[in-house]
Amino acid sequence: MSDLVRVRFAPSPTGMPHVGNIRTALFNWLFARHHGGSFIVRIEDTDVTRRVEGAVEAILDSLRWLGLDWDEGPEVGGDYGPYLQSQRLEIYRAAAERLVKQGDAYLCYCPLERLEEMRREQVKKKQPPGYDRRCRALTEKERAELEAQGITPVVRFKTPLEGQIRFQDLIRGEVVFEAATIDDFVLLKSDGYPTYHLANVVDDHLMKISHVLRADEWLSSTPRHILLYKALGYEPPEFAHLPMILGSDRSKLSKRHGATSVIEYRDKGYLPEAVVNFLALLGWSLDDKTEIMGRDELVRNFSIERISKTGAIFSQEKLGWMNGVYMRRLSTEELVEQVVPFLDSGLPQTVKRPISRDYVRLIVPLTQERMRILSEVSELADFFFVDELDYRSVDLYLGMGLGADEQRLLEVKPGERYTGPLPYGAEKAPIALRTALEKLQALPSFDAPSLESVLRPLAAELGLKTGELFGLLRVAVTGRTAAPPLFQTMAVLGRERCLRRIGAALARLK
RNA sequence: GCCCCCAUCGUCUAGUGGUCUAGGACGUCAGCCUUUCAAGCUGGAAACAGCGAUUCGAAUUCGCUUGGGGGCACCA
Repeated sequence: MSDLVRVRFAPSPTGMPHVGNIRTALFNWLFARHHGGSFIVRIEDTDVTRRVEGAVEAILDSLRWLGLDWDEGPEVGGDYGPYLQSQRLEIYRAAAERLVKQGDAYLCYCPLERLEEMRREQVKKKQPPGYDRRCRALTEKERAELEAQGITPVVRFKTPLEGQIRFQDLIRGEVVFEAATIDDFVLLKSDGYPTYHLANVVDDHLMKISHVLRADEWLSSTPRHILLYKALGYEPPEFAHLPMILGSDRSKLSKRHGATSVIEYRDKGYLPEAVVNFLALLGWSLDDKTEIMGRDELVRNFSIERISKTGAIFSQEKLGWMNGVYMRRLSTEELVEQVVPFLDSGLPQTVKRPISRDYVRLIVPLTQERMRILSEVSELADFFFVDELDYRSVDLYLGMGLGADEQRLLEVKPGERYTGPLPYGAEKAPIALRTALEKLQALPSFDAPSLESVLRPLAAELGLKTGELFGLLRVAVTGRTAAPPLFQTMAVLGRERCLRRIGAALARLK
């Protein structure tokens, strides 16, 4: 079947690309690539009112970012174009006309107000909402009268009044619908644009789409499509309805659940490989243990048979973990490349630009295993760049192991001086800093092993635990109680800056 | 209200009648490592929605119930 596989991703440009849509794109792409088939992108821009400026670009950017290349579609063209539905209106008009001529569709003159009113009534009476088919059997005379009123009609499909519509879904098996539960849906709107149903069926046929992999929310409109294929004399493609991606409350993933656009994930510093891997595992799995898989591995192993039926909650937590895994796998050079733009945008304005790549190259190994996403780098490493450290003086004692209870008692604001009771051994802090200062001044070479060789013995000399001394110095030198390993950090900062900072810490304690 | 879909740890999932006292991963808890934080390692808690039926035997098959989701536009 390999050369027959033609699948498509058909987004509508009504906003930023949703992760659910992109997951659909990914599955289609994986399926196409696995079978050596074609992956086609078609823009379904048939709703003029919902059109959003820049949405098409954002969608294509997302695909490119994730490495989902398309064989036919915008920018690359293809034999079945154009790939923007707004440029194919004549095709849909002709199809609708043909259906009317055949007696499978009819013109409907009902005004919007009537339809709305009718729907309200139906809902009130707990009836299933749907068009009441008033215009289905209009006489020539009635039609002429309505036409004379200058009403632009829509074209509606003449849904069979009885019988069943059944089809085989590749994921769900046989699905059956009663024709009677489907109303006469609109094919062509009064503005001349087709509805999704018409355009989708016509294009999937014309573009020789072999498999339609789309989200579960389309399952209930599939019988309409089957009906249309039949009426138009087309062979329907295979259908596979993908489980949906849900928010934490199990409803359709939306804005209120957090970031829903792939662009946001890119901008927050997720790696495309991680996002692809994570998305692939939302509704698909290889086996009982394999989780980390690159694009090639996914392509090699992907199959519809292993797609699950259940909706999957989008877990921010797990994505974060996975991103960390991919982040730790990068080489220093690769990570430097990725991280520089985030430092550039995330570091305070006072830090002079451009950011030195050579300097970043020294820092990256110290932060690599502490990052989950790229944008965290600025917060994690700002003390490597900033001149003045901003921290609470009490943190110096916290570094020495001041207990949590005592901490709560103190509650010292930034800049304020701590005057409360000192933890055991804390009176040694100024002495420790002063001694360290002297030793470091005299140190011949300011590298990590040398630093360790003088500071570790110093703790014993002062009667402090190593953790207490190192913690104190850590806060003095980085301004925080949690930071990368002390000696390496100091080596990167350099002697001059370390001495200055320890001096500043000393001043705080006086 | 009607139609359709779904149902294994909190989450993503493995499991296609016996190898399941249900496996892995995230998260969580404990311990180890350790100069802090991470990372890493080890271990723990944690699930077959319920009820019937089929069968020697059911997480796996069938039915019902319950629960959840989706759809019901001149939106896609």
